[in-house]
Formats: sequence, structure tokens, C-alpha cells
Amino acid sequence: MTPPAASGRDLPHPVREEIRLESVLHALSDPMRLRIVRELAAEGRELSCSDFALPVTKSTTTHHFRVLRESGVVRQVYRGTAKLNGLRADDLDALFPGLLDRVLEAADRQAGRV
Amino acid sequence: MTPPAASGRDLPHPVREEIRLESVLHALSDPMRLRIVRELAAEGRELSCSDFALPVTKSTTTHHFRVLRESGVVRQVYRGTAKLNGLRADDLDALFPGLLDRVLEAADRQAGRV
DNA sequence: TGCCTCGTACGATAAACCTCGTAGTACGGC
DNA sequence: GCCGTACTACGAGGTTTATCGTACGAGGCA
Repeated sequence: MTPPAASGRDLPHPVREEIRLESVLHALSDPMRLRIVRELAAEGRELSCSDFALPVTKSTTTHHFRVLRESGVVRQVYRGTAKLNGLRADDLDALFPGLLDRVLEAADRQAGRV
Repeated sequence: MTPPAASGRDLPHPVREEIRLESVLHALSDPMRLRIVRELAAEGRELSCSDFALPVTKSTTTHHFRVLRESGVVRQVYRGTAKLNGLRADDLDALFPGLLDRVLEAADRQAGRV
């Protein structure tokens, strides 16, 4: 297992049991972060931070990714100079079945409603 | 319809179409407010603010109910000296099907996991 | 009328949050 | 070794937030 060690430093992630519902909801309650999560879910694969064309600076982007990581919504792994972000859909679904899907579905609906 | 006019002043509520997913998630991301919503859902009926034994002062309680009302999560109606709070489960379910239920279920699970 | 209860309004405080800019580190390629 | 790319760290500014305390208004009841 453990592919090619992903090269380099590790980032602190909460383990599955440490993920708190309140933190997840808070992480998803910011428009920028919800957008990130939606894109991640739509793409269905890991994306690097720079794949997102967000209307904020890089520092702010870093901040949002950190919130998402610390709340347990995404997993971040260094891969050379890039940092790949993946949705922790498996962990979230194990803890809170169906929650993520409903949020994504709700976001889609709302986006369509505008 | 409109029972006995509920006596007195009205409070500003967002209409169904104005309810924003981000606001709802934000409202639910506070432990005190999530607790209120869970109690409301468990009880299945309208409750007055004083029915909740929250570990905060009355002013703070008022504040949290206001956030819940302005985000569209609860509906508040005056009834004499009391103010009844009801979950807007119908509106939320119409906008974001299944979302509220999953959040409540997730909260139950998490409470049980502790 | 007067009082009690329920809830609001307002002000204050301390913490958290979103945003930015600048400076810095890690990695890969020339 | 040197440079560019990708991201981080730190600090700052301005807004929002959660909390409190005190003072006030509205409604029921004696």
C-alpha cells in the first residue's frame, strides 16, 4: 500500500472519529468553500489548489483549504510541488450517511434556482 | 386559516425562496443552535424559548433564535407573552430535500458516539 | 392598577473569521 | 547551482460572531 509516499511533509488531518458535525457544517457554510467542495465532487478526482480559479488571492485560498482540511472535509497530500486535494467522502459518509450528498444536491438545486 | 391571529407583532422571516443553503448550514454549525433544532425536531411541536434549558443567558438565547429565524430554519410566532418556535421542515425539505433529516440523523449519531 | 414573566434592544467585549500583502520554503527542471 | 512554480507563514485590517449585563416593552393575572 502507501503508493510512492507522496513525497515529503505531512499535513495534520483529523482522524475519522475526530470529525465533528458542527465543524463540517461550518466549513460548508462559506460560499467559497462550498464552491471548492462542489467542484471537487463534480470532478470526482483529486485536484491541486491551483486548479481552482477562485476570485480570491492565494493566501485566502490556502486559508479555505486549511479550514476544509482541519474540519475533515478534504484530505491534502503533497505531490511534488503541488498539493492534491481530495474529498473525504468515505469518512464523511461513514460518520454522517448521506449528508454530503444532500448538501451537494442542495447546492446544485440552489445554483439552478438562481 | 390563520388561527386566532397569534396576538400582536410579527417577526421578519425569509420567504421560502429566499432561504440560502449557506445561511442554513451556518445556522446549524453552532452547537447551541444545533441543540435547539434537535430538541425542536425531537419534540415535534412548537416550543417557547423558555422551554429550552440552555447554558447561556436570555440575551444569548434570543440571539440564537434570531439567527435561526433569519436563516429560515425556524418560524417564530408570538402567542401572548410567549414566543413559539417551530421548525420550518416543510420549507427546508422543499428546497433541500432530505438535508435537515440527514443533519439531525448525523447529530444523533454523533451524540451517541461520544 | 400593579406585578410577574417572557422576551427584546442596546451596548460592550473578546474571540473568530475572511481577506489581503509580503516574505519565505519545498520541489522540480534547466 | 539557479530559477520558477506551488504553496505556506505571519501579520494586519475590517467584519462578524457569541456572549454577557442592564434596561425596557408586551401580555397575562390578581
